Amino acid sequence: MNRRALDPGGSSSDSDDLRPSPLPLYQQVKRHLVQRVLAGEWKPGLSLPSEQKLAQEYKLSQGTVRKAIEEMAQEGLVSRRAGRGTFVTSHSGNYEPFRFHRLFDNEGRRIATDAVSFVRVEDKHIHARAAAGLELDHSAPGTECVRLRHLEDEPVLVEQIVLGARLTPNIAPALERERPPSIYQLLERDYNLLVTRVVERARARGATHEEADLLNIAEGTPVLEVERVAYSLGGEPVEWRIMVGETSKIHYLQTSD
Amino acid sequence: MNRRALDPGGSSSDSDDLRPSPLPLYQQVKRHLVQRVLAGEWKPGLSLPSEQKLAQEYKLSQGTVRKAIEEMAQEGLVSRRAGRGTFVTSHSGNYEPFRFHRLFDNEGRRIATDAVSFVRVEDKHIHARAAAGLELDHSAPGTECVRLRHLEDEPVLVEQIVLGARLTPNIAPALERERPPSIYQLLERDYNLLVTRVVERARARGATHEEADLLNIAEGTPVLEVERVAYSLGGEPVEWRIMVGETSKIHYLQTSD
DNA sequence: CAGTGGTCTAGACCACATC
DNA sequence: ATGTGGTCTAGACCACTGA
Repeated sequence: MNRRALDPGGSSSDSDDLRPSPLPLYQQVKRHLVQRVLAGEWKPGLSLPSEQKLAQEYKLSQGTVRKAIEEMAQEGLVSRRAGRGTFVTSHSGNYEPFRFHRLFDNEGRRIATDAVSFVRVEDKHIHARAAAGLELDHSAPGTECVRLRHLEDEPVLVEQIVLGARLTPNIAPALERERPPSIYQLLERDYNLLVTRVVERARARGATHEEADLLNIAEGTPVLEVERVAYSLGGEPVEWRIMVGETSKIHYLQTSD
Repeated sequence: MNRRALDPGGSSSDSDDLRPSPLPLYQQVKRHLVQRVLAGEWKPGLSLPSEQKLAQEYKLSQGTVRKAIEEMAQEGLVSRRAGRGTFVTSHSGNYEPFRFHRLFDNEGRRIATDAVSFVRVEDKHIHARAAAGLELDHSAPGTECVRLRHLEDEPVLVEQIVLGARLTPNIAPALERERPPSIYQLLERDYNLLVTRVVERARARGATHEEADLLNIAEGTPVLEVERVAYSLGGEPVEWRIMVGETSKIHYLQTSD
């Protein structure tokens, strides 16, 4: 194991592998490739070098590089197609743009494709709950966005989205101007942040006055509240959001594996 | 004793490949191994033959068998430990007994370990909603069980569990007698049914009179309702359940990948 | 100690996509 | 025709487990 062309050279300092079990080569390759994707060396939607090329570059066998890329593909970071190549996952492309949306109507359609209307976008201090999710100091600067999703012209879901200014500075104008149905496309295009993992917590409670007003229901009506933290490829929390809806027409769907 | 129960057609013998792309060998091996596990050839908690043995048996290379087993492990069907072997996943053993429970208290503990009290167990016709989930005819025979989970001596979750009599005949006595915290252990031990996949739908609504009574809350209080269908290794729906709880102390947690 | 899974290599042939 | 990923082989060495 002397090849060791692997060294990010940047932030990390793992040139002293004296641990009894150093990270397997394919894991080192994977970590290195992830960093290169993160750094923007290969843009979303475009292809990585072939296994052969990478194997030559790292001076490893093709099988080792293959295993690294296979894990990346399994995590949804890249997608592979025989005869074509390996492509960086893109929310902008047609590759599963709304894969994190688990709210469906009763006919099994995703609540994401229909009309979305923006209620407000404003820069403000992050409230305590979002700050906790984003692992930020209380009242750090950020942007808050409230919007509404519809189903057959009826409002069914209120979303409050909070983004920290550190990772996504000055995002409000783009949100106001473009009102994109997928925030994650924007994060990818403008900030090179690829959301690869989300954690969601669901609760039931009564609708607040504002929610009742927006959803056209009575205050106190039982609603489902889904709180989400979205993490970037690097593992940093980049977005906090809360989704609230009355569940006679929609539900939250989860399938194991 | 089976040599080449699979059918790849060899390298140069009569290659009557009708299909343009026959299933890869490792997929055939996987399917065959899954069947053998299903048939009870290796009991849950005990080990499969080693990769070497299986490779010899199937007359394939170790790498091919390895790939089959790796996929089985990824699906949670077996678990592998270096130096020990490959073991059939067991709910009875200590291998992730409550891995499908996604309800947690606010300190991150699973709502499954504390006391469970049974309200009633009875054989009866399956109600329409459960029948739909279990893919059974309306009012097919079955067993219904209502129980209560506690958190620090307070009731926090009502569960109604419905099982069809076709797959799990005469299960009521065992439920009454043992009142097991994990139904899936019982299904595995007494019916050779291994639950490997669940689909859950969450909604918010007001508590019914009975639920309010059991949970010690007011009727109409917003509660989270999680409806679950559990599928066996063979893909058949074996259990329908609904879990209802007030969510000031608990929540539903979901992590992508 | 012998046996297990985990890693790694260096080849081979294939189906497929693109030019 | 060329290059891609997908499959498959037949070895090798390692760390870990258990007797």
